[in-house]
Amino acid sequence: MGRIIFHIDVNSAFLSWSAVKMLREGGQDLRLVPSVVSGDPSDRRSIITAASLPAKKLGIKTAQPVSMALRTCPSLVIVGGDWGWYKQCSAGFIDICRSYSPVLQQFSIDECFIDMSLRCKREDAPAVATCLKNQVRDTLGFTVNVGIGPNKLLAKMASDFEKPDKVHTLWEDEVQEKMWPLGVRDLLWVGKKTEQRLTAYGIRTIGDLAALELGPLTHLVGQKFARQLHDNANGRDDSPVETEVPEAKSYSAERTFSKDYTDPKDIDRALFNVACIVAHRIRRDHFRASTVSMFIKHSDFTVQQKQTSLSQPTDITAVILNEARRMLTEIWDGTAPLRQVGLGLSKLTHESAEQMSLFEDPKLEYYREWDRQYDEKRARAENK
DNA sequence: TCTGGGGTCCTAGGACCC
DNA sequence: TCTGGGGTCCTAGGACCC
Repeated sequence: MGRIIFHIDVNSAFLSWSAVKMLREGGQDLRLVPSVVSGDPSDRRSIITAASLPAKKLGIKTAQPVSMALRTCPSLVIVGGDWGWYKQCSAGFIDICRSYSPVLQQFSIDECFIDMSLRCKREDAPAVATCLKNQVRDTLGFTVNVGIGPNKLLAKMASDFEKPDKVHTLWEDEVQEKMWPLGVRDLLWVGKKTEQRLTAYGIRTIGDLAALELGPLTHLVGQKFARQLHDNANGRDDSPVETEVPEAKSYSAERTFSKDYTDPKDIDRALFNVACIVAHRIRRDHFRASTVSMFIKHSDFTVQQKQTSLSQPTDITAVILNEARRMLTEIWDGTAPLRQVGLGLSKLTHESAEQMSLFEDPKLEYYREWDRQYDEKRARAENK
């Protein structure tokens, strides 16, 4: 029995959601003018998170620097992101999707898969999908694309066809006509590097990839990835719609400076800030980490990383910061200009699974108290 | 034009154990 | 004295996603 999978994708999610909010507050509809959402509109180094269709028509793309987009369109409307609102919009969207099928996998804040195999017949699927898409639009005020296919891969590829506010199918017998002519970059998991490798070998379309023998492909991208690409290019994917929300495996925070820093005092201040942020987050989620990773990005975008394993899992800012500072001296000469610093925590355990140490460093209690006060302050600020 | 922030997974080499 | 093969863990780096 073939499956019926829907992939539902919010069109220009952050931009649409900001537009809905602005409309409600009596403002203009951002979707009708060249407009973008960016992290921090005042920061020259921020990039575009989402763009309206009129902006896209001018050649403005997601992930482009704001400064570049402004040169393309000086009258571009730029708004900052609003995470709290986006989460509300996302929850409303997911709720509607779930009402069509409880077998739902949230893929990101603005995308999900639902397994409709037990809910409709193949020939009814487009009508059901149209109903879902209209319900989201009419109750929440933003549009989605729905892709329908026999598996997650094809459903996702289908939702990426013509936008916005559209339903598309991509069944096995449509793969040759609808997917094979597409450039290889359009295939899920084929990024810039893989595209370069494939085109250097003369593989330009997904059809080229599908026709390729596994042997030469293994040579290009490695065995595991070759198997997956080959299957996907042929429309094969048997991964299930996972309803369980996987537990986090790592937390990280990073900070890009408004201009490259060389002063160790500036770097250390930034490191302190990211340590506070990331440690706060694992405490909030009741984890402790056994591995601390430190990364720096140089002016030329090269990245250096160093990680260390702790003898005891921790959630204490001071302990994490201390490790980070030590690792920084090992990878940074103290003079090279840096673009970014970041900190990661992994090898997580639940704080309840913690082994109590009888002979704990008395300083740790002081550090914990400091963290408690920090967490309280943050909670107060967030509830305002 | 000059490139954010937050994640996941894979690979490859070295250490260490049996 | 010199040698195998496999398994696991750790670290650094790189690719991809949204």
